[in-house]
Amino acid sequence: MRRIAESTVRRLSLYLSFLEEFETQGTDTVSSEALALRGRTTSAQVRKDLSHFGSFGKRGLGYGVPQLAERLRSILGLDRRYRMVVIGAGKLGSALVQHRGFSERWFDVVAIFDNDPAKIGRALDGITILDVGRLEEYLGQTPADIGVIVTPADPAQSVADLLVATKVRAILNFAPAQLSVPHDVALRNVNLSLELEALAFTLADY
Amino acid sequence: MRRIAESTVRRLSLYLSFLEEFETQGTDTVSSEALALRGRTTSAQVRKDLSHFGSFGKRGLGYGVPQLAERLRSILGLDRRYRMVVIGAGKLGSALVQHRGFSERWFDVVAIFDNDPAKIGRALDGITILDVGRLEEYLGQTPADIGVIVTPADPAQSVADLLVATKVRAILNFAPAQLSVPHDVALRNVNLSLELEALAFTLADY
DNA sequence: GTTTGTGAAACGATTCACAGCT
DNA sequence: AGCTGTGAATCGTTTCACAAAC
Repeated sequence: MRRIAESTVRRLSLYLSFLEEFETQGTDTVSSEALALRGRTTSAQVRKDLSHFGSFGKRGLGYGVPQLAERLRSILGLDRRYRMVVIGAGKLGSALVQHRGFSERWFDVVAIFDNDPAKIGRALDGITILDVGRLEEYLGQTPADIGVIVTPADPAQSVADLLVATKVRAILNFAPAQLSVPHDVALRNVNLSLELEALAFTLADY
Repeated sequence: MRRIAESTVRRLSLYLSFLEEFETQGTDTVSSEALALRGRTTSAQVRKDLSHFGSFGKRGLGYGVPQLAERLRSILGLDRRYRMVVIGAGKLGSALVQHRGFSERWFDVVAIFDNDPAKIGRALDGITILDVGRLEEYLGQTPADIGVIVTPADPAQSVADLLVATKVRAILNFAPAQLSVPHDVALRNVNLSLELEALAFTLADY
């Protein structure tokens, strides 16, 4: 199907979370206007976002809450579970593994790797930390869908190469490095310094 | 000055980090093409980004590395230090405080707050965790520039309100909540579930 | 009467291409 | 000759506005 904008996908995820709120409140129908209000956007935006995937509403009435939620889960690929490996068991890596909302719902952390002998063999959230030297061997036997890189910048590219070689198809990168991956591997970067610098820019208001 | 796109600011931050690399390598001049190559963009993009703020290059030659770095620091507001308060001393909050690249360079964590009596009074990276009930009092006496919200979703809005009331002008929100803040307060959201769901979408390739 | 779904219009960002300096 | 700075062209996203469905 035709390419869907990044921004659209983010909004769809938000709509799903709003629908799940509405669902627990027992609301059974929402209008695009109601969803828009909840997400600080416009009803036209909501309708356009959904229209890329089909017609899920009833004119004059709105959308069935559980039905639309189900559709969005299907669209977002959240009708299955994903196997994640985390590389880097430092402070941030450990926090992510233990963070609810990360290793829950549709995403399972199946393995954690580090290169620090002091960490290898310890457990994090019930998962034993393995030697990163065994990453290739491990993923060769039990493939994963998503790799999460939480190493320093320096080894990040070689970790990414390793992940790509072992058929990981999506990478979430927390290392402050510009990773190079094949075009068929999805890559998302979370760069904390960049977020702060963007805030500094608006504070400075050049 | 006229509004600068989000994406432009992000690239400027990246250019700065590349320039600092070039600087340590002793390179004294770069072309827009060289910067573009390093950042996986185009030379026209680099020049357009910079052109919003002035003309910093020499035709036929390129840009002076230290000079352009200095300009970018000034543009991004990185010619001063920023005082940050972190609200939430859970796993993620603690990891952020101790994360290099977060509390370094131009950003200082000056205080950490939590509502858990077991955490209050303990120190994190040399900073004593304070009772969030004293946040208003604290910020009234010693204002901060940036508030970092690392609480669960539920209390996030009331924490944001408190920060806004005490003249914090920028908020970095890690809680999975749609915060409402006045238009003159800068808000950036980092939502880990959303990042994973965006990856799931590309894996599913609806 | 209400609200969806969608072409058309408006807006914004990126890329092109070249005149103007060095 | 080489590279910047920038108007013009292109491309993509958001908003508008209304016909169609209920």
